[in-house]
Amino acid sequence: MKSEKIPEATILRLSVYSRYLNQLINKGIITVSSDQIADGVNGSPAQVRKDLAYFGEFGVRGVGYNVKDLYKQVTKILGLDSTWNVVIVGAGNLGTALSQYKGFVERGFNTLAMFDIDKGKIGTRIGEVPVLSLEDMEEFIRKNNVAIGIVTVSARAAQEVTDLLVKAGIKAVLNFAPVALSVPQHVEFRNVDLAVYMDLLTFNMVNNKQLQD
Amino acid sequence: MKSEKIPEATILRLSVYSRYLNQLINKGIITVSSDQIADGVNGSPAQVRKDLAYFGEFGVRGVGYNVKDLYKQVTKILGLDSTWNVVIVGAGNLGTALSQYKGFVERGFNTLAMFDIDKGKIGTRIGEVPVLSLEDMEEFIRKNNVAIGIVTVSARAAQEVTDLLVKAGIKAVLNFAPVALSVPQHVEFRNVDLAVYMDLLTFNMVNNKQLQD
DNA sequence: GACTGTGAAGCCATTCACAGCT
DNA sequence: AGCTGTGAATGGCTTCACAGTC
Repeated sequence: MKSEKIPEATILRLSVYSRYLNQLINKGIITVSSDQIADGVNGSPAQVRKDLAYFGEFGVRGVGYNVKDLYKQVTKILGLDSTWNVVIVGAGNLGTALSQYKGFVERGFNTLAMFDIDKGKIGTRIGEVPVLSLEDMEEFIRKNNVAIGIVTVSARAAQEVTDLLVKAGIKAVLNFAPVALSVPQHVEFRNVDLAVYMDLLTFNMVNNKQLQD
Repeated sequence: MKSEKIPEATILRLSVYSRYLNQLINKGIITVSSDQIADGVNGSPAQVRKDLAYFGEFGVRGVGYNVKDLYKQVTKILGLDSTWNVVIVGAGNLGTALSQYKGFVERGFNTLAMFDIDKGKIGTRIGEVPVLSLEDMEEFIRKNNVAIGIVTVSARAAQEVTDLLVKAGIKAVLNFAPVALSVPQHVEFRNVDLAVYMDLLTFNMVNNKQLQD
């Protein structure tokens, strides 16, 4: 193990590996090779080994990796050995979908509340998750030790609610609104832009590259 | 303009530029520089210029880019000068959210139908979009010239419905199920994995790098 | 003077290929 | 013999810096 700089792409792949390893655990598989992992995630064996080697020597030469051990290690690396409190800002369709998304709960993300300004929604529940007034968000975040805010409001409102999250002391923001936002550097921040992937598909269809691999 | 290989990252950024340029049009702004675009999308000016230069000389030295012209060019590059028919497989929360997502319609993506196996949902409408039986999907796709399929079913069912899409002659698939899928090479394919970004945030929070930029 | 377009340089990530361990 | 861990080589993307144009 070396203490080099770790590519962001490596972290994204570790997340995928961890999900795949979880599947293997459920199937009762004990040992796995980098070849098998690569097959399971559409990656390459060398990359799997390199990604893991940034963090330690988890495998046994000639044998492979112990599935359960590796899963534990990878989830720990990703910070998923503890749970995280989450709020969702915006109780629209996307916010609603995310509040019910199984994949989040399974990985230790607890969505404690959603916030909106629509009086018709405030006071209701979506599944288990209460919809509260945006006015109460700051206090709620402080009191409940919320680390992550997910922004699903319109592009217009996104910077404003993000500023509120930051003011409340949030540690990380995941933004689904299609705008560039600014946050102070101590706050972790990512955009997820759904339209971007659609555009990539259309570009590739139009530029119908006749490549084979 | 050169006929080099174009980085995928460039295409993803072009999508973001196009959205930003659209905002500028709405504000009535006529001319824009690479510096301004970079500011608006959290990018660098050199990168903006390089990205655009893959496709032509759209700017005027000493002046900048004409906003409307550039917008037209970029949307054309991305294949967004025509509309695209889309179906969504899986009428759960995420499928529902995507079917109502404004960002898709604005960019010329017409969601014609959703497909599910839940008898309680089949025959209903979500907004304008009818929910139909998965059994009728293949015929529907052929008859309506559907190019893009969005998969929002469970990980278990994802490969099966993707095979159906492929059999029906779909040209591109956007998969939200957290599994690696296989499709023939002539079909454009991307995964969008929501949990991955959450994991990236937690990794960065835990490994609280004290970098400044 | 301002701002684009672009070759060259620099940087980062992936792949290769093999030594090392079981 | 099988499979990991890793330095070295490769490939690709981004940034630099400046010539070219208005």
